[in-house]
Amino acid sequence: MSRPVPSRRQTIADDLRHQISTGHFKAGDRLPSEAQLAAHYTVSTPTLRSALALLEGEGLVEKIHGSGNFVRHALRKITYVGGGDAEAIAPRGATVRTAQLQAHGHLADLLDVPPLSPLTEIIYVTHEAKAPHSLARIYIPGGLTPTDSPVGSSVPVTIATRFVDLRPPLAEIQERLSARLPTQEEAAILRISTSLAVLSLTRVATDVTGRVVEAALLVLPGDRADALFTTRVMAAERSAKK
Amino acid sequence: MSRPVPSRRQTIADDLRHQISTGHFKAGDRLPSEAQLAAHYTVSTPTLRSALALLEGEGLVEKIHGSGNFVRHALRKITYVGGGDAEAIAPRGATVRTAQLQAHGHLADLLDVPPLSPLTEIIYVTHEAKAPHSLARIYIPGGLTPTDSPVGSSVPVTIATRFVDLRPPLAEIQERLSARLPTQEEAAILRISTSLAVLSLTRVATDVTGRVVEAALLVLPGDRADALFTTRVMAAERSAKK
DNA sequence: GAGTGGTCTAGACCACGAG
DNA sequence: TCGTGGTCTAGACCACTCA
Repeated sequence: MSRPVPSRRQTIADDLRHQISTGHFKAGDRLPSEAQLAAHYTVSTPTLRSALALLEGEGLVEKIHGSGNFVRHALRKITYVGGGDAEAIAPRGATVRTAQLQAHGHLADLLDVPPLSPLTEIIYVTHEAKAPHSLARIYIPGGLTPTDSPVGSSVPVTIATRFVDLRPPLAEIQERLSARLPTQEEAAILRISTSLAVLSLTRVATDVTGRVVEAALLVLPGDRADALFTTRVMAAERSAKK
Repeated sequence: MSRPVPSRRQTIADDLRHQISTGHFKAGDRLPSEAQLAAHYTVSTPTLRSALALLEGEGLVEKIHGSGNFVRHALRKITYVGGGDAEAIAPRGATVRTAQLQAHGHLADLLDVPPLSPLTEIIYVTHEAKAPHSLARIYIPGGLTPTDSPVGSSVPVTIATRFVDLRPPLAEIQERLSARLPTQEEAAILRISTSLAVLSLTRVATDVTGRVVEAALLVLPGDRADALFTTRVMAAERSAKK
């Protein structure tokens, strides 16, 4: 029940947060240099930097080495809609990279294929207003990729629409979510701090024959994305439960 | 494309991580004091502490002020199953606290009731092997709480079972997930670092009349919990989509 | 090259926990 | 009380960006 002692770090972070929220510092603005801020608050640079680290972890500030600390643009929340209706995550702009590779341990498990099986990797980085918004790595077992697939297309389809006319019909989509900090690589791609939590989503789609049609690894910045799942409870289901 | 320069912090964190994973330091063990570790790696204490902070953020180490740094117990992954089948989160041990309060801004919105409406708050903290595992805050609109409800019961029911025999049948469950860092309060309750990401889940259950029956705010430590959603695609649904 | 952030040092002093 | 972690200082030196 201890009242947390307000540390200088917290006090400074609170003040800066307030100045950002009141528009004293606007989105895109560069903050004063760390040395100036440290002088202003009469603290040492490490202390001031630790205050900035808090704001970074909240997604309010982006540090750019050699340039300064910038107020991040207001975050329009993106909602990932689960259950196959992934239209909501449709990219306004996206960079794509595709590659052919062989399944290794973890991927082979996910796709339920033997190790070293060929598969296609598609990497999407969706953008919104110049800022990266989500990172998706999609894996499709070799032999399943139709030649008229969006691979290489300049206007990638939304993630789920590919399934609409799937030959063996799609039967099940499993989505597993967890929260974690990004890897250094993910943080770099999404241009977020390594201390900003991300929503990690692993989606596995299976057709009626039980074969895995696609595995997707999505990484969404926690400050500007969430995931929504809606379950309609049928009367039949309800009584069926013991 | 810069190869990240291995900092001392990273190097030390990697080494300690390795020593933990190889069992050199076992679960529950106390690590040498920070001063000793700093001497061993010939770095200053702040540097060593920043290395420990990385391990904290991964859930490998728990700091206890005045006592030392301890290796956290191996994490059995808990899977929260979405869609109303929340049995998987059934507590082995749970502390419960209930209160009557009035809906304020955010809660009133969630529950779709007027501000200041009475409601019941139930707080669960599930445990597993002495370690807190999840934090759930459940809100039920006043007038809906049956007197034979589990409030005050010493063996709380699992979160979803209450709905099985609901008078106006349950119609829909909406679950919204996001990733973030815990508040100081949440970190204290769950005994995790404030730099360990948590999965934040907001669940709203609605009955067939459109009335909100329950709103639940769950907080799950990212290192030992994930959420799973399974969607079965019906043939009818598939063709219905344009 | 000037200015910025990134990392690290070698301490000091305070707060907490257990005996 | 003593050993532990928590916070902070006042620098140093390096790496990056941009004019």
